[in-house]
Amino acid sequence: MSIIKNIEDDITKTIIKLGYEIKHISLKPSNRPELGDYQINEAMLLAKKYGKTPYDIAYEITNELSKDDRFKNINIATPGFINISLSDKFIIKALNDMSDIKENNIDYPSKHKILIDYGGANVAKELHVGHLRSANIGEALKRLCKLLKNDVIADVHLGDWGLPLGLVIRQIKEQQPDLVYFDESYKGAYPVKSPITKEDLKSLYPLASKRKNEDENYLKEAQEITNKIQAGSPGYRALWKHIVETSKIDIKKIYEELNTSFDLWLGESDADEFVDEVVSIFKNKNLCKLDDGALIVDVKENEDKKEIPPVLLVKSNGTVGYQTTELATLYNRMKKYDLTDVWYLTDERQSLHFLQTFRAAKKAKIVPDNVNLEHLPFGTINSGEGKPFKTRDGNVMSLENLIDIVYESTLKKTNVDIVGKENLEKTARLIAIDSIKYADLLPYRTTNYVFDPEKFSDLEGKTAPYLLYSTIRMKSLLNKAKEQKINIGKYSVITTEVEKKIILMLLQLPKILLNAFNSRSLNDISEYIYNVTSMYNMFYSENKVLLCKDEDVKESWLFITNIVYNVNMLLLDVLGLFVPEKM
RNA sequence: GCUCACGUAGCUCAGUUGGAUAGAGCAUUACUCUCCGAAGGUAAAGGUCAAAAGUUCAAAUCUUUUCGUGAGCACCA
Repeated sequence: MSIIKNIEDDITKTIIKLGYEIKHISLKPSNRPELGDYQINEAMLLAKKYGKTPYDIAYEITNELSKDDRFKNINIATPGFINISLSDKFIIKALNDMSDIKENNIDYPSKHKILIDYGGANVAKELHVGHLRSANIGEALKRLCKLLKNDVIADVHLGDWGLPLGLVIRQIKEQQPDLVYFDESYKGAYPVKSPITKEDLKSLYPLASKRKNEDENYLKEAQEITNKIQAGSPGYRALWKHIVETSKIDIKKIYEELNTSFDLWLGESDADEFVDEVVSIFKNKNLCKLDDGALIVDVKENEDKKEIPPVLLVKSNGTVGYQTTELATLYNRMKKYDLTDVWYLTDERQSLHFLQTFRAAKKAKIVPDNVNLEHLPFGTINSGEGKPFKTRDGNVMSLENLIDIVYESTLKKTNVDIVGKENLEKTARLIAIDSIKYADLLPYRTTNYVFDPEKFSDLEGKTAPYLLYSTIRMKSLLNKAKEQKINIGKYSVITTEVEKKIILMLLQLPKILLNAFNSRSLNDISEYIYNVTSMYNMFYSENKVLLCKDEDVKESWLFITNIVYNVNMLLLDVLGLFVPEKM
């Protein structure tokens, strides 16, 4: 158990002993630091229930707490705020205990087995800035879950089965109508080599997307092609496979660059084999009906305030759409893995879709009632005018493009004398990616934020370069100490106020992590690393560690540096940021 | 039209299980390398928390109304 939780538990017990019913008190860092390290607000909540004044209850509590030598400077402020500080002796012990972060400074939630569905790349389209959030948040959540000792499976769930593929192939047909894939009478084997390159793919979808809006027939043909792919028409299927494979290579490369990895590289197409089974489950349980030629599942509930449209299980032309694919995917997942949770990261525009499919899945018992299906929507990345970047207008900045822009400004700033000529570009690239990722993780998950390449290129202030630079500097300091054979055995003395502030902040770590886990948002962690780092930087600039004459103080300073360094490394890894050796 | 989300400093965002004097970064203006890495540090200035009413010891946070912005509303995904 963490140090902070241990104290809270003890205080809670003390209050219960006094005869008050209370679940768990929370030590909140005081927003009036001159009055104490922490504030306890529970006295005011208890007052009404027990018909006493808040002050009287606070008095009783403080009276007990003052017997505990871990605390000092206990006082009450009207109407019943309890202010409390930790004794120096305790703080010193706490920091020493933090050497074992995972044992003494992290609290673990009950164990889950979670499948996280993120990434959301579509093989027909180039990855664009809108794909950033899913990858970044999903990847960081995965890492956080692992740190908190959960089992996690990450699935990229590629979009490889819908109309976009049909559109791309329709466009190929336009440009290369003589390809053997389009010859329905052809019986031989299809070429092994793909007729399309990844460069072709970049232009195909935007062109097709434009055409589809102008030409109704074109769209119709694309839909027919989509149906043929799904029905298994050999030529289209072969071409489809080429596209998927070509695109996958490219997508994998970008995800790798983004430090994002998946356990499963399944796509919507992999659910196809379960579609019939799923449809018959609904049929057998009498959960669907024909409507306008389509097979639909009614998922309305009495408490609904709004009209919830039915799930479209089979379209009137006999094919299935993404809701059915989603259900089939879920069906397979539940069969294969013993999951407690399935989390979906998509932007908030899809929330109705997930509400519908989750209801349908539970209704048909494809998913047991006790399994937690969660849609974790994230805000859209907007342009300055407040409009989301559309994926279909073909006119969006690609992810590669964005990385390049940020890379250019990072490269200018990277000092060749420090990183060495051979590492210059590689380091700048890492920092650029980190900058983008950190800027993306900083706002709350559901916040729509304004996309501005300039913002991602900022290298000062609350940015990844700041965190990386500071962390690397800590490492450098620790290395110098090692070279001088200085032992950093223990923390024995608090010499400055900043140190105390840093330690109090470090004590908050378990709360930050649990909070992030519960809210499924990384902004708390992102903010926390910045706060710890900037507090440490203040310490760093005020105290010349290695020049300190007092050996105990020097050792203590190195000790605190080491802990902050370790915490930073741990959290930067959770966020999925690379830390270069030098920068 | 119906439903949902949002509106906090010039800009971009935190803070929303109700707590004391609403925070940060950028931009602006000063200062700070004879000393462990200045991509660093210090400070100033910047606010009727969209508006109004209500709930209570206490409201940016909860409720209602108004205004503004965005999103969703089955055969696209």
